[in-house]
Amino acid sequence: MPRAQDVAGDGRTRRKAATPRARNPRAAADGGKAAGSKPQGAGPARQRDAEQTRADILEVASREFAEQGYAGARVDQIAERTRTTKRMIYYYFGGKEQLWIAVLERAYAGIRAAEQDIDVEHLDPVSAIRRLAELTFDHHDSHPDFIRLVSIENIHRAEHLERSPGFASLNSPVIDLIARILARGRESGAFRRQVDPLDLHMLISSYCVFRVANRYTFRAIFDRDLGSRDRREHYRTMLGDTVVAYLTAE
Amino acid sequence: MPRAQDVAGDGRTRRKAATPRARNPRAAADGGKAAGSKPQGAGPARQRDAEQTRADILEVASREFAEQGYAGARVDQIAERTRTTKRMIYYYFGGKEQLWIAVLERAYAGIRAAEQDIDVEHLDPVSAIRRLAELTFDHHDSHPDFIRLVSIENIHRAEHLERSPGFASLNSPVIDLIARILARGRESGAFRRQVDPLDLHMLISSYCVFRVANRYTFRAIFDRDLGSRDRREHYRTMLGDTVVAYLTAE
DNA sequence: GATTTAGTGGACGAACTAGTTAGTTCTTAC
DNA sequence: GTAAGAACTAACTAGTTCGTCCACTAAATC
Repeated sequence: MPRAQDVAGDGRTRRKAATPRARNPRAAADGGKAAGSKPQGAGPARQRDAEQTRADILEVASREFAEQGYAGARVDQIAERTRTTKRMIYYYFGGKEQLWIAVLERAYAGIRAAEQDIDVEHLDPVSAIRRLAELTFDHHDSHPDFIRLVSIENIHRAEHLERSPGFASLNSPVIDLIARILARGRESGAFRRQVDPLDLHMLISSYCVFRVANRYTFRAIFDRDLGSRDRREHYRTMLGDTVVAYLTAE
Repeated sequence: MPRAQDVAGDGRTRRKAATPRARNPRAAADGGKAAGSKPQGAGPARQRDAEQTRADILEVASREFAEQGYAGARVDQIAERTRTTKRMIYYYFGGKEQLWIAVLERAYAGIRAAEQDIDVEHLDPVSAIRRLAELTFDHHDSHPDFIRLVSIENIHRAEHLERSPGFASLNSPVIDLIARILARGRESGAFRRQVDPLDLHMLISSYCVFRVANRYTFRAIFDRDLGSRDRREHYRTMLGDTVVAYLTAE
């Protein structure tokens, strides 16, 4: 029972709350995402917008889950930071667990979209694979929350991802891209090793993910900040060197 | 207020509970660790043993935290799986957070101890670094709970590790070992690249950690089990190949 | 303009959870 | 043998947390 004040029947406070509440719809909603998701020119901004409310909840929930973990995140806290109420979370998502799944799906959809934009086929195999590694590096570097969500889901042994339909089937386009680069490289004689595309993807991912995900314990133990701006370029080059060395070695 | 039964003053139940409780001290305690931590020949097994109780709690707590995460783990659950009660957790550790720190410290002490046993100095630089990578690989492979604890602590941005004194100072012996191997390799001309020992350690760790920590989401998305016995040797060799290729490449 | 339906708000409650209280029993030092 | 203190226990408490109830309003439909 928080805020005895509000419950005590304080007329002024209550009336203020009951009033249509200085509706400032988008204000708290899209913090940063800016306009774009909805055709805003079409009439006066709606007071009720299911899609917008849903998106708002997802956005806030993503931050909160990434920050606190699944068990650590609080539904009340998420609701409070939304422009709507807790009731809406249950209305749109059903519960904490389904909200978490929706957050995961959104996060993976984001990375899939980014993968679509990769264009390295015009480069020679060695440059292409290095460029691909660097793009992966950059994406992970600028999306630490995604990495955190993945880490959290791994603690839960991916039970939610596994239960959610349509994940495995949606095979990532990068794997095909890597396969094509590797084939070209072998043909040209640049890559002297027979490598499985998925294994190479794992090699690249492990490096990029570790640098972001294990940054904190690494720093606590070895006193080195893997995420420092100064060393960013160094680690990016090192990744490219490693991948190229592995593929071109005897 | 659970178990109205017990509270209702059911004489039989209560008397049974009050009885010294078929003392079977070690039974629930060291599940698997077997004998070793205490000189068992010295007199009849004690009914009270502070060190043993403490160790028992730590053992159970480690499993529970690794399984559920920090926020997800329940003090009551930990207590229940111990041969003692919840009060003892607070008696010995002070609280959930301090228990977590103790669990972390114990886990890191374990890996430090393992690092002490590494002996590869008699090998030539290339073989030595490959062997070191393989030993790291094996250790991570057989201690998934340690990896989980580290992942969890990273979600919390290592705030506990940072607060716990005497972590950074205890510089890991592997780094020195790697430094010596790299120096030898450069002298002999086998390693043509100037590499920072800590960076190489990161390269090896990232691969080993990812394979264990991200196994679940990787499987859910790409339908490949990184932890499968069949592929273990393959991934171990691949790590060695990668590290050696990186160091020996132009 | 009336009716229906999608969307919303806020308070409530049952179950849970970290931590505590008040007391008992075993061990050891003398 | 016994007193002091360490080791231990069951039951309890205060506060939290997920989820729901019910009354209500804006928008869509007729």
